[in-house]
Amino acid sequence: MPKSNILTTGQEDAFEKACRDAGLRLTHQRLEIYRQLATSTDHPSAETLHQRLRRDNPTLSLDTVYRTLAVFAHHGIINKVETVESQSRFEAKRMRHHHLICSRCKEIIDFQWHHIDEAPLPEETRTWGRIDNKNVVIYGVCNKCLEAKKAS
Amino acid sequence: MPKSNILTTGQEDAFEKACRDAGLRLTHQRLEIYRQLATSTDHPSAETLHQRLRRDNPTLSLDTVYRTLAVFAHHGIINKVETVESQSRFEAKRMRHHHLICSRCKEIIDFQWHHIDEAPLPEETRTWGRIDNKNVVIYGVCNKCLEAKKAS
DNA sequence: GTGCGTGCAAACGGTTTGCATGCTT
DNA sequence: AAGCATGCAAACCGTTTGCACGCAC
Repeated sequence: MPKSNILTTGQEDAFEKACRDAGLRLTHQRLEIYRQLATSTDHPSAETLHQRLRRDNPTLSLDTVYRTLAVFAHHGIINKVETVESQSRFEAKRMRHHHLICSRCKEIIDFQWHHIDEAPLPEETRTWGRIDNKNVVIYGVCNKCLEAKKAS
Repeated sequence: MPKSNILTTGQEDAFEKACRDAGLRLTHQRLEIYRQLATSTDHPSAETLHQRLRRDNPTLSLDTVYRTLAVFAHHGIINKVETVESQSRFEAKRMRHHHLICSRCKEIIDFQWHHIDEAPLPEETRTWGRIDNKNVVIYGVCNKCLEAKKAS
């Protein structure tokens, strides 16, 4: 888990290109928000993101975070994550992956499952329409929370 | 797709037993809400459910629907569905299945994928904690919406 | 009769929006 | 210079909660 929110030059260039292609102005706020999200592994909510960003960008407002995330998601630069909770959670686009979600602490972590990525979809889904993406969501309780529960 | 919201005796008995086991009183409202949800194939939101129920139960309040759905979900009688939208969607517990969601009309439909149900989970998920359930969520645009878009 | 469940209305919390100003292009 | 992006504050909307009454047990 990287502590610093520093992107490689390649990632940064790719982001700038994505903005240009989408006709988005490259503002300081957008870059910071993207950086923070791209270096977060925990799929933060808008509010969490805002709190983290505030440390270095004290004037950044929460609604800019919301607006920016909506714009990024609309242009496919980031993803909103499927969840059962009321707060939306976000992630920067990255390698194909799936999610493990802890019902207790709400932590979301990624995992790979190539077997599923390559498995042919069942017939009934293929006649349904256009498929954009396919994700496995696993709910459960993580080890940390199982321990915590045992203790209490 | 059943048009009437009539449960078989077996389903109704199972529901009553589930309530008794959970220590829930069997009220008219709860039965109606469960019936409506169990005979809906479209994973309605609380509000949609309320509108449908109002036709036959004009005094039923929206907050009772919310409270009832929360209680049912808490006791595992129904499920909240993983979604990217802000409104929660619900379904009665039924056979193992997965979801196709149309990003345009928000319709959610079930599909079976035994191949995934039986596939062993990747190692990293097995060491993560306790797994309660595993769902595939597919996003895309359904045929009806593709047609509608073409027309416009 | 006891106390859980309901209806009502008001509060809540996450998210969105209108407007004036600022900054990218 | 032109107009998209931001910050602020107020509105919004789905959901939750406090309270008094009613109904299942």
